[in-house]
Amino acid sequence: MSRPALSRDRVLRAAVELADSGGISAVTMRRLAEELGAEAMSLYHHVANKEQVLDGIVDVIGAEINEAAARVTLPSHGDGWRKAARVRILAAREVLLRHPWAPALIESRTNASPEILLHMDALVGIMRDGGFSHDQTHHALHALGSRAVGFTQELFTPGNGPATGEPDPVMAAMAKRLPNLVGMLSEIAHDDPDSTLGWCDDQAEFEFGLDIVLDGLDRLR
Amino acid sequence: MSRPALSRDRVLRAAVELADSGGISAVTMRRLAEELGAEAMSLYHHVANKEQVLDGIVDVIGAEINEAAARVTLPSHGDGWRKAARVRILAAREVLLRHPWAPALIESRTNASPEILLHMDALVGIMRDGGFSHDQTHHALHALGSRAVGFTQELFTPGNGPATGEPDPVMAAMAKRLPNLVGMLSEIAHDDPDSTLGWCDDQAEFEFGLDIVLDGLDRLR
DNA sequence: ACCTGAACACCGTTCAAGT
DNA sequence: ACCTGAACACCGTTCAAGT
Repeated sequence: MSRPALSRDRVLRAAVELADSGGISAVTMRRLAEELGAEAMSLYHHVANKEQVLDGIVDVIGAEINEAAARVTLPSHGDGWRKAARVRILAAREVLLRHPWAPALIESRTNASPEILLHMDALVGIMRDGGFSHDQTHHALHALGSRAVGFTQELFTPGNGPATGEPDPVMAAMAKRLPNLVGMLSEIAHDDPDSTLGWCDDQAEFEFGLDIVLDGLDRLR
Repeated sequence: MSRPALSRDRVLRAAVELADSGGISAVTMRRLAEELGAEAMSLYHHVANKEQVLDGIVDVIGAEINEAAARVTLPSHGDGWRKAARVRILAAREVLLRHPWAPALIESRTNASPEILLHMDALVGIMRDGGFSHDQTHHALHALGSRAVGFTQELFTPGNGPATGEPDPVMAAMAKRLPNLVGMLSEIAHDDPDSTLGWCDDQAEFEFGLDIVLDGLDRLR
């Protein structure tokens, strides 16, 4: 009957599962405890507070990223840097696609996650191997921004969100005042009526943006 | 004695002020009401719920962006597109620098803000004037991502956060396992010991990353 | 040492009642 | 029509008490 003892690790793993199934807002101390067959107050013996749970979740995801990246490591010397950086970043992205709540959480945290720092360190190593100076590498990290971790926050690029087939209601109401946007969207929908809402392929778009930045950086090398 | 009547507009303006002075977490229905000399429940006569308050705040910021951009509009035909897009985006950025909580909020909203859509529409107009196809413009918006609205979420690029002069404690503890990152940071600190923590100039970095993307796009035109 | 129940100080929101 | 007080169903967290 007695469930396995609580531990920081079990708490964090349960928190990730909870977020996966109910979004980040489902992660409350009370529900987390319930999931673990304990009382909310028991969690505080393994975790200082909720902030630390959220930091811990990010680190769990970071570890998943580093594991995934380790399986696709490529030689990074000279020209190889570009491909090596690209596959590492795309490996991170695949992890995030399994945890769609993670990008927003990662960005909202102000504490550094050790695992994500390891990911960044690996990326810096790749760029150094490629021949970038420390200064160029520093600029490069800023230019990549969150893309270095495999995502771009999509704002509400119109057409985003659940692919209901319905046009965004806010956009529809404003169509008259958004001639350029509406023109663009209607043409794209026309060109490719079968893709999601006829307009967005996130993976292709991510890679397009990533390649623009990587190419720009390669040119500076 | 009787304060001016409540209104959706006054509620939203007070919410922005509250966020400016105490961060987004200071925006609660109860405190918002207090700020307005009313009871929390009175707000619900002017706003459906808190979600709508948050959407409204984003729209207020969006309106500020469009006002700022209107003051720096440039001709956008042909080669002019690049400069026109650049100044509009940097105008947006200046607004966001006055509301440091806004980027995270903008990214977290799933509803489109009419004012931000107007900003995007203007940007699409500029790119169309510059000679981009609808398809290219669509790709360009994705490549720009949040940069189109004047910000890049900075993750915890180490060295971020309050410029205490102290190195990040998490990084310090892991120095041995982060040889590349530590090497990069120490050299940058050495090169330019007087800037913030000797390492980050957000504005310069933003413009560097923006120019990389704009150049990449210009090359496709 | 680990876990717990009751309690506290907050939330957003509903509802019935006031003017 | 606009505003309100009391109440409800949640939060995170403290504290004293149990084993």
